[in-house]
Amino acid sequence: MLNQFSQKVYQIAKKIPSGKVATYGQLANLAGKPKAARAVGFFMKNNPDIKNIPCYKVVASDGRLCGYSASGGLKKKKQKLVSDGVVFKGNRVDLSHSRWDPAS
DNA sequence: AAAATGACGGTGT
DNA sequence: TACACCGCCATTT
Repeated sequence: MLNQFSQKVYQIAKKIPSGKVATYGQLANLAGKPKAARAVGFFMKNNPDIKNIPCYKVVASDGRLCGYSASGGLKKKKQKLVSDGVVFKGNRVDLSHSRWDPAS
């Protein structure tokens, strides 16, 4: 199942700092495959290490929350993000303020 | 081996 | 901003 690309994505996901979020495409890009956003979503859903991989910090490119396998669904996911200090704009994340910048 | 699926992204309307 | 389409990728059926 695992190994290769997925491991890289997971490792990067673990680095997402508190109060910030990353997009699926961003993770895919950092992992070396800018167009594998979809696959990244699959990996998050699969989430092999829910304890160390903050999959709830991963949102769609427009800041919209697309899914959450854990209990509570998107509602819970949003709440978790808010608790982490992520700025919300209605039902979406304010990426201009809460988007993770790997360079910083 | 081929087709289908999904927690996506970009573009066009 | 919203909706419809198409392209992409890894995994599953």
